[in-house]
Amino acid sequence: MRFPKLFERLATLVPLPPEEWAKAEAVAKEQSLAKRELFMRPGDAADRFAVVLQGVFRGVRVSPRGVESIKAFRAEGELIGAYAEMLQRLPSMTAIEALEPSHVLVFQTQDFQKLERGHVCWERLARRVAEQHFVLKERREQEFLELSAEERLVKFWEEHPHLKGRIPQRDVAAYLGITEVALSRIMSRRRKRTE
Amino acid sequence: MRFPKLFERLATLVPLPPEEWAKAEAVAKEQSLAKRELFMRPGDAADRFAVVLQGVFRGVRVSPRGVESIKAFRAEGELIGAYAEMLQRLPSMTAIEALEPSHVLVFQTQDFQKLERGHVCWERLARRVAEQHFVLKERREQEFLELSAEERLVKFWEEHPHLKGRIPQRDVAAYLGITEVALSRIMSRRRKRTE
DNA sequence: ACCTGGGCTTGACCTGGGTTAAGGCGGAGG
DNA sequence: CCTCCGCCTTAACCCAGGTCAAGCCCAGGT
Repeated sequence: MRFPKLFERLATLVPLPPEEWAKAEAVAKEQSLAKRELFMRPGDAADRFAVVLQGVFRGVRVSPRGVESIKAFRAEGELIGAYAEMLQRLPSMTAIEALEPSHVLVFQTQDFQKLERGHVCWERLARRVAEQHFVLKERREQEFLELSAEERLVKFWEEHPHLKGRIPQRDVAAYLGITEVALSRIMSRRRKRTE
Repeated sequence: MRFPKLFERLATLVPLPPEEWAKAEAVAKEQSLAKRELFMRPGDAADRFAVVLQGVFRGVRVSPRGVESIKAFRAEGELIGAYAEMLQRLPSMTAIEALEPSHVLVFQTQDFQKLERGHVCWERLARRVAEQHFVLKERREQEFLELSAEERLVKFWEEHPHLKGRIPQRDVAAYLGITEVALSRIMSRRRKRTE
């Protein structure tokens, strides 16, 4: 077993026999990415995903008008991939970019489907993953509906303290749905208020 | 089989043996709701959900400050329930209210879990449901990130033409994340522009 | 026919964030 | 050492949307 920690983490979600995990490790490939390197680019087939072993990624979507917005940051132990597009069998509309030199464990969805056919535990895991992603997205929706940009900022750092210092400010802005200028103003406002 | 249409719809998502569906129908209860009646209120245990047979519902969340925002509208064939809270085993934080005299088919999550233990098809269905909900929420997130209120409005009516005339305008505003005043202004702006 | 209330509109005023453009600052490379 | 670049900040101006308040329209009830 090459990744016992990862196995443990997944086994807390769903009963996962070690021999099934061994099969998964057999089809997974490790990949290293330099800072700024893309794990996936828009237009790519959404036919693979990965677990982050080391590093931070951002999922970026560029709107027709050319505005970058950020769907999510992903760090150690989290999944990267164009999940929504994969489910809809569409080509990826997002770029997934390493913000640091990173290291990931890649799965082809095809291989994963083979695992699913072999044992229900994989389907159960996939369900758990879908449910967790849903809960996160709904939380974010709620934030857009009832919080101001400043409140969203505060909440962001409360919920992602491990990203402190690892992501540029402009990306935080693009995650919050505002410009870097607005974010800078919000921060100076807060500095003044509490100085 | 009391609800053959519903069975057909679900069977397109996942292979669903008719005898399993019969078991589901056996535990389901029909319920009628008057206009404005609540299917679920904040604080209720999130231990049941329903399929809408007739009518329209809104999922409302009231923020600590007392601002109502609307998470979703649900019409015929769709599910109602405090899904995120159910997954997290939390009490419901949303009210689900009938906007018309409505008719639903109610399941207790407990009963549904029993079905799941009896046949994998129910787990597969639950996975599909989670995935679809995720895709919808992600789409909405994207809209908040890259569209103006006016563009969100246009998109809303494109995607929900069947709700035309069935939901009050203030609720559309609360869904878009703006006030009814702002929505009214947007509409008059559009009227002028295209008159 | 008259009230009444709910839902929508409109106006006046304010604020937050977008846009554009001009610095500031620190680190990497010459 | 200086320069360049990437990243952040600040300022000036504009506009969308929030807030508060008044008014309109119309359906239902008496």
